[in-house]
Amino acid sequence: MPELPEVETVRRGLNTVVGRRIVSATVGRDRVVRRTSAQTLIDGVTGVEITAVQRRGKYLVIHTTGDQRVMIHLRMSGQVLITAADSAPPAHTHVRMTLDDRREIRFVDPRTFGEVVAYRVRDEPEVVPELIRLGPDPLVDGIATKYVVAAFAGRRRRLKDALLDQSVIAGIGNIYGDEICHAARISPLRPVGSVNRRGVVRLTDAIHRVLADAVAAGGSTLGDAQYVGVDGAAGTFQNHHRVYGRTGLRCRTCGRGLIRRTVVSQRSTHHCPVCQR
DNA sequence: AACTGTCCCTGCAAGC
DNA sequence: TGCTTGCAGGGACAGT
Repeated sequence: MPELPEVETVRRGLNTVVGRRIVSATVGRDRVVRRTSAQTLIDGVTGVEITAVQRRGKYLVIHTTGDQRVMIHLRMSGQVLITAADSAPPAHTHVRMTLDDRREIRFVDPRTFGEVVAYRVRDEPEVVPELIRLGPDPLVDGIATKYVVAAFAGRRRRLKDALLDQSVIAGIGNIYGDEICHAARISPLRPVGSVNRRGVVRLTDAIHRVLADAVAAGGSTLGDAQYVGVDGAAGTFQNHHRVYGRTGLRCRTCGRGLIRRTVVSQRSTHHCPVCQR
């Protein structure tokens, strides 16, 4: 499931299209452009040059020489692929943007939870209001201990909930939320207000370390959702998961606890009851 | 502030 | 074996 490391891997892959011109675009399924329209996307990108690809949390934003930007969110099963323009598109290819070098950017998404939205820069607050509400990005901005201490003070919500809140920290999803809690040796079920300063220091360290390691590994590719980079390559960080998807197995860190699965905010949550408190 | 519920959709697993 | 049904899965957001 694409979270910060997977989206960052895609962003880096998209660097090879910076400087290229989009010569044509097609939309096969209107659902993925639900906020605007297929025609808005086509008109917005046809003929423009890609000048930069940014990432904020799990959001990708393509900047162009035109007055439009393109926001892409992969949600659960979205993929962005760069292929030869004349290769056969896989099933569930919903958007194709053909470049001036015979390559093509494709948005593929079996479940169509993901979306691709073109919008004028000045319309950003109306069309993609979530972007403004995002908290700091661990890779781009870094997460300061002081900020987290303030965000947690006096709050009762569970740590896992807070980590999944994109307005607190941008980019953490279910997998990395669990892995970060484990690396910080704090239970995801702990109320955030009960985490002391030393715990917050471990947590901010864990956020940076886990996400950086996952980016270095090209993200996590799980069985069903089939996350891959723009070249179709799978990530390898799933091989280093210490708790996610390891229900009932022995903790790889302490060697004593059995990984427990609970549900927090209707999300499966994994932790070691022995080394996470 | 802190929750719960809903929606989006497909593929797979379980059940008949 | 082949069909039908149920539901997991992540994130945003509306509602309480």
